[in-house]
Amino acid sequence: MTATPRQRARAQTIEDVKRIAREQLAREGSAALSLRAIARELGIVSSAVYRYVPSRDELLTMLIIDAYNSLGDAVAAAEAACPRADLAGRWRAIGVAVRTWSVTRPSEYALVYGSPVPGYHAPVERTGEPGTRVSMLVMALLADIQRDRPQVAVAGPLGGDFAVLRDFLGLAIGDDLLARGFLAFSALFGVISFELHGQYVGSLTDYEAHFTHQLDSLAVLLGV
Amino acid sequence: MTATPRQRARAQTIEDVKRIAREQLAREGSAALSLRAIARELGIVSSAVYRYVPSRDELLTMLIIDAYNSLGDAVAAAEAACPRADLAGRWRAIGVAVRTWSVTRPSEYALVYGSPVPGYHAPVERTGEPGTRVSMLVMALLADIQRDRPQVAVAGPLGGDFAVLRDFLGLAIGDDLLARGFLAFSALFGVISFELHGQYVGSLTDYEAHFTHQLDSLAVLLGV
DNA sequence: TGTACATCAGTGAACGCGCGTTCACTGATGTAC
DNA sequence: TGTACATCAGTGAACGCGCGTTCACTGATGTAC
Repeated sequence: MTATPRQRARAQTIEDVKRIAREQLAREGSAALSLRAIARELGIVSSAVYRYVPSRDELLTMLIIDAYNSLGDAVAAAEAACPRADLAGRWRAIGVAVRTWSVTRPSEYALVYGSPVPGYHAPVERTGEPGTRVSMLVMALLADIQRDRPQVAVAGPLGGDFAVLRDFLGLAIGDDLLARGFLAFSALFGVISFELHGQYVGSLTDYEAHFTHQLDSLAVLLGV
Repeated sequence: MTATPRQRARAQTIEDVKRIAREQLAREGSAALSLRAIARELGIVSSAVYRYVPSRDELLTMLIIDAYNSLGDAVAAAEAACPRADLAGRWRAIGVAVRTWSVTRPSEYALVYGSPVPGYHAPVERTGEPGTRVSMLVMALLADIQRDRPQVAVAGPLGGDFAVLRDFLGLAIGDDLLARGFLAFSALFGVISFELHGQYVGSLTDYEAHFTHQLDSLAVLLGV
């Protein structure tokens, strides 16, 4: 556990590389992420970056995993602070935490929920699990909402998808509530994406008030 | 109206430039849009592209306006085919048309509803109007839904935003219905974005069935 | 109908820039005896 | 405690690539008299 000075310096530099990369992302977008620019800002020669990061693609993967985990940590902490029985409070805590994180770090939001980075394919075996942390919290909430309520089935291929998913998750959530959960989850990110991409410019001014209102509408949709 | 051969050839080449640009967008994403690559594919020298397009940014602006208009045309046609009195049908027609257009042309969807293109700022005075065509159709629908129903106010800053918007549009839509409309509209695009960005991979297989189901849920939210 | 001129498409070279990645190397820091 | 060796950070040059944009130009197509 106790690292040598060299190991500590090395870990610090890797953090610096990622921090500068994040700043670059914020300024220019993910397509413009450049190892040479990072080296320049770090004050080292461009080839030296390869001591710390194997390649540009690998750096992107690291940043994506970090972003998912950062969001996951923030949301999990907010949700965990609510009494388990306060279902509406838990939904609101999740929503507010997602939005707060997103407007604070819009470039990282774009990295994971925006258009894919051209020429880059995320390795699902490494980004998959961190990428589902928020939805897992929602799923657990749905299971708590479902408890003591009758499950309502949905016919057709959607019901089939939901049956498989229910098996996989091992959570008792009826089709109808699952569908409502998917809609609430998608709408949550839809509202945030529109806010971040300027789609509300000219019609709304108080984005937070709007978001809170819609979050409550979605709570009604979920029956809490 | 009758163009000279030269004018026709010129118009044709401009269309070719935009077509190749769209193909490039589909392959590589907007950040990789390259005038040199377009020239290569057209079989002309790189500087000759400047006969047809003043700059890379200008080409992007043209593509964005085209995309908004293409989507607007598709949605307007689908909506116009419904009887005016069939409010639910009009909502479904709008939703289905948006999704069909989006999954058919995902790169153009990304161009207008995805993360902003790095280093490019769309000139709002030219992209603004085409960019609101779909939401204008929804607003007109909301006004028809509102007719003969009591308007419900929303307190706070959101109500203030809505009052201004109502004045601007000149449409009688109550706060509550406006809020529901914003949520339905945002959710519509949220679901499509999640589908296009692979956020449903591993949980859903039949995206169309899912979309249709959620579109109906949103119709209920709108009260039709 | 024929000629002189203007318009325009496309050429080819160049400017100045940036990028990811490799490779042999120097010199400092750590480790084992 | 001192020495020999291994490890590692960082250098500097190079490869091969791509980009947007400008500019003086050639030659074909159109137009006016």
